[in-house]
Amino acid sequence: MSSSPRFRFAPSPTGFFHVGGARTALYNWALAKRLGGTFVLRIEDTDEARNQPEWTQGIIDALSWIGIRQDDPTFEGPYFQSEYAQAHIDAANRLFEQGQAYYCDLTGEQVQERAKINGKQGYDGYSRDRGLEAAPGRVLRFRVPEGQTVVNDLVRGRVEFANEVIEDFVLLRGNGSPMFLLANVVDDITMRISHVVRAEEHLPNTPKQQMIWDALGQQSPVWAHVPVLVNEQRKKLSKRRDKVALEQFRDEGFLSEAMINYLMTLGWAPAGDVEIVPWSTVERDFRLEDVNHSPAFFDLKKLASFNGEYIRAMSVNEFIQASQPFLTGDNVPWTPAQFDEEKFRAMAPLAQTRLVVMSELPELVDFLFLDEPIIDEQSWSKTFSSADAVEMLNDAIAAFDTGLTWDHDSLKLCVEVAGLARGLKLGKAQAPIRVAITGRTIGPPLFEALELMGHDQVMRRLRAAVERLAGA
RNA sequence: GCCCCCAUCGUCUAGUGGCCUAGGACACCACCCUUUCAAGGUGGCGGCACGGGUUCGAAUCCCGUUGGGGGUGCCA
Repeated sequence: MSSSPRFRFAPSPTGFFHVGGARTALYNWALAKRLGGTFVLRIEDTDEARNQPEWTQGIIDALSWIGIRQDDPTFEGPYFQSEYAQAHIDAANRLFEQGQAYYCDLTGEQVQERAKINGKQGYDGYSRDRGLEAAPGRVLRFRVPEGQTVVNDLVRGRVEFANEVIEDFVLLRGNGSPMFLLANVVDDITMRISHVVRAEEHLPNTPKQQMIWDALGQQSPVWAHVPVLVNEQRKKLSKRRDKVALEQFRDEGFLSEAMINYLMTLGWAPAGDVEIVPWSTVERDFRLEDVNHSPAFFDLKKLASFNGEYIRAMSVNEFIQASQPFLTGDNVPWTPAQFDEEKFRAMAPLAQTRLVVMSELPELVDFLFLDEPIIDEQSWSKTFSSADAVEMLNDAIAAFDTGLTWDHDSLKLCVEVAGLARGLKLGKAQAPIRVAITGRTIGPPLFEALELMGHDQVMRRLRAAVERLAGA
């Protein structure tokens, strides 16, 4: 009886992995790990019209990205709901034979009409005692008993539902296929699930499912309904309006550790005053009893902040490693031949503190690899609107060509002196050089970049800028 | 409409009757540092929805109000 707990995550494959689903999965995973239990993945693929086989791989990949790995002994599955259809139907037949379910030949429209006449919402139990047998077009409905159903929920406590407000819900469709409510319970029984941890939107389903567990002679599992994630309008996160695809966050350069950590702090907080904590802490301390009861806003800004923290927390080598996927491909303005690994490694620590997401990396370092910098017109016109700025370029060309030691300190001193001669502080004096070299007003530290690029390339760019100015 | 859930700074939260003059984080603002931008440092802004109880004492317990959310399918 007191065997190890079995949790489950039961997504339906609908195209991409929702961040809300990710959090639910993480909650289940943390618990399964800490309690020495099992995390069962069940793909609820019964809505055939909407399902695609490749989505399943997407779910497995997404789970793996957030640390829920198939090769971990805690992981079990995936199971496919569609393969258990017979068990669902057997269970339905059993309920029918036990008198706990009955067939009804009313169409959806007819049900609505009757509801209108009755002045009451929902199905009115019309066929309860008509003794109908199974036939095409007839749905099987659960016979909701009198009384009340009490759901004991680990996060919400005791929740009571009066059975009279629960209609005799459908178990089997007119075509004989099982509905979610039934299939879900039967699978949980089959897979010996002991803990159902899912989003709050399922709470109203729970009394119905608990009645099915009871009717099937099973002891219902431990329920836990965690609050939903909402957008700034405080509505449930929706695929249509909101950015919710885990894959998209991954591709934009959010670190999985940051995402995992952030997701865990939505509705729960680690002990003490720090919220950036390693997974080991989460696994050790996470408890459903401590989960908040209110919906949580999925705040992109805070996620970004977590991501920045995680990026900066990496060693330089780890950062270089993590950079690799963002240094090649279509999103990068340079060709593979132009890329210079050595220069990148030298620039990496300077780039590291300047990133919120990894995908911002190319624009920070592209000038190092391209023949010509990508000129941002606004930066250019703003910077070179003053005569001083133009002259600074000539000053720099002259000064850099005097055979000075080509390191960042000397270069800095050199520009400082030239600026002083024009009454410009270093901040002002370096601006035109920066734009001429990098094409932008903002970027990594300039003199370090100049040192890296070397005398010849720097001179070329400065002269090109002067020419461009003359032409304009 | 009906059912259910919820209610601490703008946001995420700590807080389980006295430690609360309510703590932290994000965001925002100011200052410092500074080679632009970041990062970092220091400081600031800002909250217990409201009304009744219970209690010597309430953010914490009870009731109501208001406000949010979820559900109400032959979707999952």
